[in-house]
Amino acid sequence: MSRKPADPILEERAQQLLKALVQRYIREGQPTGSRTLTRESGLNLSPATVRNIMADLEDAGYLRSPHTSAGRVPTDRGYRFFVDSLLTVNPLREREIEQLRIHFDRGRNPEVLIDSASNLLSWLTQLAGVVTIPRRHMGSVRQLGFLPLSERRVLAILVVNEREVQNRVLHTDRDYSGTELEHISNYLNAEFVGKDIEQIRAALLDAMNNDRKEMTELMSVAIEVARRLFTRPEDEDDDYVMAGETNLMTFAELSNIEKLKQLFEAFNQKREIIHLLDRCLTADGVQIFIGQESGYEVFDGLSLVTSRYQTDDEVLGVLGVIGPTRIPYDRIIPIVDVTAKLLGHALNPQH
Amino acid sequence: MSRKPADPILEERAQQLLKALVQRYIREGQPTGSRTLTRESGLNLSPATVRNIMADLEDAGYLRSPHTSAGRVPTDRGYRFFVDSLLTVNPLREREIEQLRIHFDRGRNPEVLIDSASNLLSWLTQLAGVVTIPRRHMGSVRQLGFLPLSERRVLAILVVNEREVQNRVLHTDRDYSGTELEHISNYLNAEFVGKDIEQIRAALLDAMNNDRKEMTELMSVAIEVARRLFTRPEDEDDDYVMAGETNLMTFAELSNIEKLKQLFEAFNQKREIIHLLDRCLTADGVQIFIGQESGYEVFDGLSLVTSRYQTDDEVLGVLGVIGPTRIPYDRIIPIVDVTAKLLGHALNPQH
DNA sequence: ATTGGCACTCTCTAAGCTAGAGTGCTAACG
DNA sequence: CGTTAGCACTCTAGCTTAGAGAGTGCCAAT
Repeated sequence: MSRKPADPILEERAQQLLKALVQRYIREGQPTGSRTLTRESGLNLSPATVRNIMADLEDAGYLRSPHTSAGRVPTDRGYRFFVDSLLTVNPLREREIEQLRIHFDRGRNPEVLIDSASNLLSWLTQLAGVVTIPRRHMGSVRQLGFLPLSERRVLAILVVNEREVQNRVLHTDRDYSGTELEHISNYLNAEFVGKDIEQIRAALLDAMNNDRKEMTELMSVAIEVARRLFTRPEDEDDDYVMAGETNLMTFAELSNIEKLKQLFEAFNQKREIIHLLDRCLTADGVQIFIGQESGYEVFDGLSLVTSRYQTDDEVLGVLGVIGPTRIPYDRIIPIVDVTAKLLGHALNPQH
Repeated sequence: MSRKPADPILEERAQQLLKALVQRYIREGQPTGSRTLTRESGLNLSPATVRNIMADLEDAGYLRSPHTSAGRVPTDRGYRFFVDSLLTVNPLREREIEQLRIHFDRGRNPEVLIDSASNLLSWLTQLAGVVTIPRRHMGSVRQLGFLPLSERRVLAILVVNEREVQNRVLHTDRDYSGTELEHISNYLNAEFVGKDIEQIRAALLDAMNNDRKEMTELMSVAIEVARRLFTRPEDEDDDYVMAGETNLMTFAELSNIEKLKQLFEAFNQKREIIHLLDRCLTADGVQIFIGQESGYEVFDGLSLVTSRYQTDDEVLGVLGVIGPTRIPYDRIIPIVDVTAKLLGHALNPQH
């Protein structure tokens, strides 16, 4: 077996050492030297040999030394390899899952459930928990209603899935009387109640492209109103709920106040975080961003462990946990996984 | 003029020195010694004399020395005296107020205005801005509506003051059909639209105490529903909007991470902050809490400058600024004052 | 009452030193 | 030829020392 220093495929021994080092660093938070690692790894090697291998791992970018005589710590790449190839997660026991399930009473409305999930994540992990607020594409419309507010402003009320109520103020091009609105609402209710939002969008598109000859005045007005109601306004950005941000303050990695400030400003700004979370929507299962992998500078030294949550029919959003790169992934991953499943299940529309 | 060391009434000279010291400390953030103060105060005294007076001020609790040879800094009490008796505020010029007014377009809805106010406060002062969300006692009801959601759950919609829409899910003791709800809503609309919430509450109380003989079944059901709609649910706590918390991170006073964490947790918890802000509802004009005066430990080293904001008819809430005790009160006070007035004005119901 | 003088106290900074930890290299070993 | 012991070297963290600077409190003189 010839050794190839720059080869991405690591020797068995090197992997074992990397694993031991990452595990120890996650536990202790301090650089590890060759002597300690020899003891820790279980391998029957001398410190000198371990030193050679560690030097190789450093060359390959998996480790680095804070300074000459401080032992070594994992790089982002080191964590990545650890997470991808060396990590064994213990799934939660049924009993523990049962404990969590208590917090997701299907009767509650979505906002409360999402809050719960976020708090739960932060509480279980002692890190920052984050849950995106779902923007539904599906969901069955139960009722539509309109109330005139003042000249040219109409309040539209949309009830989806029994528990979700959406208000939107529509600015109209002309006044609509109460009876007129009632007609419109009757028409739209007759047409759309019981259908999915997605279906409705399609139907609307269809109606608008169709020959308008066969429409009554009422219909075409109603369809125009509905179109505006079902178009997500551009300024309404996605949003998320976060809990336990302050947990991050205790980590030595963030003792730098300036860095901490930037992070919290990013949390408030929401833009970058949303964008990052959105990227997790595409893939199933637990996803992990380590350090600068995400491309955002504020995430230097931080990891994000996420999972989508979804009903039987539809992907709703993303939830996860933000903490320093030095977190016990084996414990965090199943927590995020299970929380996502429980939340998704609790948000399933009821029969 | 005999000197009485423990007398709360300070000599003219002592006051002048205290003023100079506080001003300098607010500007520089560093303890001031007798020599510097002699120069700064404009008084024609020797450092030795100033030292004597400073010792008196320390005995009286207005100043303290961080350590033997570090000069002196104001205590909370020192700030208090400064703010109450020594401070001269320069009201904003009309031009500056005009600049601020731009941010309070009366057309916008309350949430947006409150957000603006909070951001504006934080931006102008480079501190944390906070605005409580008004819970109206008054406000004219424009429309009531009901939608059945599922068995025993009814969505009530209440439109107040053109722009404010409140949803509430009422859990009822039995099912109500759509027509039944329509009747109830018709009755309540006829009865209440155009009236103040306060008036309605009174009317409801009256109706319930009255002899029920003369009521139809419909009326008494409607009144019961209305009662529940107009009773603020207990779990719905007061709330506030905060902006620029992260500004506080830059202050040396909060370089202690543990303290910072506690503060941010208090912000998230909201309970203590709300309670403190509520206390400001009682008095008119700008109010100031300095350091531990508020009674909350997290406010050690911090000041709160607040003012109520109100429409012509009604006190709506409180807004203000949180920062270290060492803030330029002369600048902050008029900013808070004017912002409160502008916000109150913008929230006035439109004829 | 005010002031100059003075001894004293305390902090802050820099410099120097040591112990400890860990490395990389080399030469010897099996 | 991979592995290992030995060793010189490097770097940090913590401790001590020393001096400068700032400011005080007190006392005696004005």
